[in-house]
Amino acid sequence: MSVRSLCLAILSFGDATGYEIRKESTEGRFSYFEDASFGSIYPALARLEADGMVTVREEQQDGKPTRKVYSITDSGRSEFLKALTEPQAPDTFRSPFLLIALYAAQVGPETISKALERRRQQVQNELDSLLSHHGECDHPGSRWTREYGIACMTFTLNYLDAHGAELIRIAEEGEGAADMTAAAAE
Amino acid sequence: MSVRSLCLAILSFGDATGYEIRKESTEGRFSYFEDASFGSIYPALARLEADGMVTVREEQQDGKPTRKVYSITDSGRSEFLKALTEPQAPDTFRSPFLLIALYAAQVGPETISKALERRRQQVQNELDSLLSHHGECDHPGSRWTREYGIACMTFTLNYLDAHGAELIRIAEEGEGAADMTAAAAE
DNA sequence: GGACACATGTAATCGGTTACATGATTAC
DNA sequence: GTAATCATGTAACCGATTACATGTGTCC
Repeated sequence: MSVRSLCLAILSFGDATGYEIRKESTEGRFSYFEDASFGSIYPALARLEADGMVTVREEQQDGKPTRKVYSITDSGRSEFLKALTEPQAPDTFRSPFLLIALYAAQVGPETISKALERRRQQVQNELDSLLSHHGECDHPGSRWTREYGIACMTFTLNYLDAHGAELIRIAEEGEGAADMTAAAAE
Repeated sequence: MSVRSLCLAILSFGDATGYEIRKESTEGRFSYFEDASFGSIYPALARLEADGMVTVREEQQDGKPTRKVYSITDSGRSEFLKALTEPQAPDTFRSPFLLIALYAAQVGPETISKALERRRQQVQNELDSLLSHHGECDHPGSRWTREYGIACMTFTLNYLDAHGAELIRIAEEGEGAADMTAAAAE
């Protein structure tokens, strides 16, 4: 998904500023889909406005800087819905953790323990974040995706707890005896 | 992970050509980590050779084109191991499917059914691919990551089977009555 | 006094994809 | 005949990140 679609996706839930869109995309519910930085969001929003997909209004605040609040238009809604409907890209999972795990016998038990702990912490954080978001649950789509996320994260956490020790053992046995080329048989 | 590291990762399991590296990265065990195209792999391999991280030999074949087989060097091994050890980036999951699910009430039951089926198929394929790879299982890291993958895919498949109907119901109820702005409460 | 949250925006850079260019062999 | 697999490589392009630029208020 492009940053353009991401902006429309978030704006279709209600008005927002560029700053808020970035927050939603890196922390909120939308972190499943993309995480974008200011450098891509602001230009996307400007183009979206030029294309008539969103409108802007400026809001003065005392103390804080003026904010530009964006609203989605009907054209924006239909562009987004159309984008949703067309050929769905496959889901992807990219795991630096699994990469380290794959080389458990080479990197040693300390690196593995650290990697395992880091991954555990990360999953726990995502789970906590989902668990705390139970305000928006009058919206059925949000409820379903949230429950899906909770189920996956819980499963992962349990799996890591149940099989982490095994991975550490692999790392311990690999120490010194490490000879990868022997296992390289195609 | 960069394409450079991906090449080193694959080559540390044994010699390979650029063509084979791409296959591993889009289909094989390494699809968890990155999927790269020729346009990035060939230049990366050339740089790796210039930097002394890999060596090449040309192999003539009758009928098929000449292939350039790359081997990792000791420098390459240590660069890769160093890259593995340094600050681990968080795992990411990007789901076009969940994005569609989030807007279930807007897109209608047909789109949802299709998206659900497509996702199911995708997970099934990944599972089948993992299940068929049980040749390389004398290597403990591969075995662990493979089993992890199988567990996750199986869980996902079961979850989709158990809760898919619920999502379709949401889409059916959303038809016509769709009013997102009502649910936009921050 | 320093770090952090709020808030917007631009410019340089980079990593990667897509399309192009080439060509033999095998399977349907 | 035509699609797919094997096999390597370049050039144009693009989308996004990083760093920069600027400024206030609040909390520790």
